[in-house]
Amino acid sequence: MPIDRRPLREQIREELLGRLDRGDFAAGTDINEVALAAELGVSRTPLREALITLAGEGVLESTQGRGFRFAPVSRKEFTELCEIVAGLEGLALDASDPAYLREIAPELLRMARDFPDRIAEQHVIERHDDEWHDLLVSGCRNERLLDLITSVKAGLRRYAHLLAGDDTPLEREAAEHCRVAELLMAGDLAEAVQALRDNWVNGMERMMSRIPAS
Amino acid sequence: MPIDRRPLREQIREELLGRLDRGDFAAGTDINEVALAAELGVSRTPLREALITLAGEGVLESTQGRGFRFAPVSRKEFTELCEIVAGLEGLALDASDPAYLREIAPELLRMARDFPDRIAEQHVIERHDDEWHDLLVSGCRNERLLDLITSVKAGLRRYAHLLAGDDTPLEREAAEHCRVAELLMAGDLAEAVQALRDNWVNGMERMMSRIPAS
DNA sequence: CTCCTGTGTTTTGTATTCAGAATTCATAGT
DNA sequence: ACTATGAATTCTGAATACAAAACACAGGAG
Repeated sequence: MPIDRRPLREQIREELLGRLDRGDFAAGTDINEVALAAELGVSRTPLREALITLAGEGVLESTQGRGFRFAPVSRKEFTELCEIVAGLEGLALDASDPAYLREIAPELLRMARDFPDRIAEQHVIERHDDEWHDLLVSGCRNERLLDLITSVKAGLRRYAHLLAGDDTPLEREAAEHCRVAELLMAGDLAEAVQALRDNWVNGMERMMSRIPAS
Repeated sequence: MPIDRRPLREQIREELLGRLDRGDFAAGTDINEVALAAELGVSRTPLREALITLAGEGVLESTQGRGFRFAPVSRKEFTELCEIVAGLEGLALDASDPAYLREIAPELLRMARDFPDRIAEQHVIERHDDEWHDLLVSGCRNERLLDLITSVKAGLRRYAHLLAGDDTPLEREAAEHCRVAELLMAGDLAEAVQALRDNWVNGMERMMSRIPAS
């Protein structure tokens, strides 16, 4: 197999995003570059490069002379991000081949029905949810749009761990996914896009109470 | 006045984007970091930081060991970017206060009618067009969305100079802007969004012939 | 006691250096 | 003549070094 030869900055970026998923970092706290670099076993240079990319994705903020910090979470920002992703995924569906959508619809339906039990680990549920959405937009021929969706979703990762230990109404989420899949199977793209948007809005509202008021 | 104290990487980024507007760089060519750093009078470190952000915005590409190069232009990518911006600006309008939109509509109309003469310099026209779109979405309360639009539009700058010395049918562009403004004044948001999207699609097609076939 | 100021420390922003990968060019072998 | 091999060169990726800005704290003036 070809060995992993990605630039260090990318590996660092992923490591940081992973830690963010696990809630290792408190939002709003400053980053000490030397300390973090030492902890990761790299020098400041590729670390800073990773931090700059993450800042570009909105995961971090930076101020002149004061370095980087994890962007504080807020209901406003969460709402904004969800609106954006909902819109982008809608666009992605619009830019997809209808025939392909009908083709994958059964699989989407199956996945939605097999939604992991509420007993499952939080990250299992998230993984499953991600896979569903990834499959949903996989037919989009606008590659830049797909990249953009990935990038914006990175900004949402900061909110993922806030769900930990929750028994959110998963049935509802599953039901909404089913509805999207069924509409796609029926070939009603416009309605499917609408249902998808509803799914995001509902998920957003379910989450909202867990975000500390800014 | 408070003097400009932005990080060097941002200034470099803007300088590079400016040069891109002027068509100083041939698309697809590799960047020599030492040469470019020397030319800009900075060291490689902040230059690389700027290059990394630009790569994140899709303006540049990078490959391990081979550094950065200006992403080649292609009709496919141009189409994709236009679709995305059109969608995003539509979202921005949806997320705007209808009252505010009605309020700025007259100004939008005035600007559209005062569209610079075809004699005007290319960059004057572009500036004017940018201002019109900026005002259009200025009422959007989703700040992240506005940032995202700016970022995606940066990727479109690589295509701007291809228009140079063209007498594209500006009247048509102006007429489309007028139509959007009029619909906003009438309070018909849905139709305005549609007209805006048409504007992007038309502008895209006008441009298409000037992009070399990949 | 409070606020200002100045000094020392920490941390970032930028420059420079070092190591290794990619490219080029020349040469030897088929 | 063409290909393959290898050394020399160029350039990137990463580490280190340096300069300056921000921060913290102590001491003194009001």
